[in-house]
Amino acid sequence: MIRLGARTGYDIKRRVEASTRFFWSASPGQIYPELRRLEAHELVSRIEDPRGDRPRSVYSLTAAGEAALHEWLIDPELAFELRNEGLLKLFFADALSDEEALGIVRAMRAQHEAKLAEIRRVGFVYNPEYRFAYITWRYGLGIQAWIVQWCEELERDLVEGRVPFEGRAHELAASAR
Amino acid sequence: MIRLGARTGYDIKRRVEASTRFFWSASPGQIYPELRRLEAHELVSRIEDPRGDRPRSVYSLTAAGEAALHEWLIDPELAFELRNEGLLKLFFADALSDEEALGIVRAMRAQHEAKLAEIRRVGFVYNPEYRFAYITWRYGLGIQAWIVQWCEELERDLVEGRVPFEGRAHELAASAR
DNA sequence: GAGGGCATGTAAGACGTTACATGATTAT
DNA sequence: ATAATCATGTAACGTCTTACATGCCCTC
Repeated sequence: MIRLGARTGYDIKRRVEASTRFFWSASPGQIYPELRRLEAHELVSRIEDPRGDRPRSVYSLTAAGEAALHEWLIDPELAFELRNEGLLKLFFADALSDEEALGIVRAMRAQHEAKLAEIRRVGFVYNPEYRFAYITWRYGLGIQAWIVQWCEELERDLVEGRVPFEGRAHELAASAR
Repeated sequence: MIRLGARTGYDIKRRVEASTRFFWSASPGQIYPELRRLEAHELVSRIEDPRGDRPRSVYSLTAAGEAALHEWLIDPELAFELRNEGLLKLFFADALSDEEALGIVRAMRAQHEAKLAEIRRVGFVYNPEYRFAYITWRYGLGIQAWIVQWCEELERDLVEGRVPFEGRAHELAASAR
């Protein structure tokens, strides 16, 4: 984020809120101490620029920091973690009545519709300088929409008493992309 | 998991590995202490059933535990957390050469192809008693396949020098479901 | 009867979040 | 002038993972 122009911890926080938070969030309690650690390793440099009595630190990337960023970016190791409580509840929904189970699916759909609306709201102006930020934004739209449609389809099957997903092959869908 | 027949901590661990881990994982260091906490709250009961010198605890749900499970299942609050390092790197990929950026997308695709293969491997036999476990398994197949296809499309656009996703509307795709 | 994998945990510590404190700046 | 919001952090706590310890059981 510093490389993209963020100068302070708060600045980083705001940019995260408007972009990566949908797939990688960060809280103030993470950001500020991490900046100090990066400084200790000389990957960023810090300049004090207080506002009145209030201390304030402005950061910039060092050459070593730029190199470390590049190393990280080209490292093919990719962490992936997911905690989806909706799916977890759905997994155990055989213990519920049909109506209660349907309630879980509806709650899931509402959640992902809200995410979709949020992603649209933060929006994105296409800028050829930042193609990839736009690409990840499109990913967010696409996957949330897929999930919403999946929920809708499941709701229909449950309401109409069909065996869910029978005879369809989502996982093979070459669909109109 | 106890309600579905798991009797020991290890048993829970094995079942998680074969099912919910794709959207909600759990490590031994979580499972064992949590069982003790549940016992302290009288939501499960514990019977000691050692194997030789080795202590061993067998658990079952109490009536209060069953009620608490039901309460949780019908509560519409659904936690959702995601950490996707591939997307995070892609977000910053404007700092890379075209070839390096493409490397990220390929690594992402490989990761999700591996997940897809794993989900297929653990497999699932449809059982009308456990419809919803099957439904979440189908979700896993479907979403991983969507991601793989998204990566493939992005790779094509990048290789052929097109503006990614131009003129297409994933997020609206009514596609062949 | 020895080796390897299965089973049952524990300890330590990394990681992240929530809640709070407080000063500066802006709006009314 | 006062209130609201922006900005800059810190402290405390909860959660989760990794690594380890160790005994049992099965196979050869």
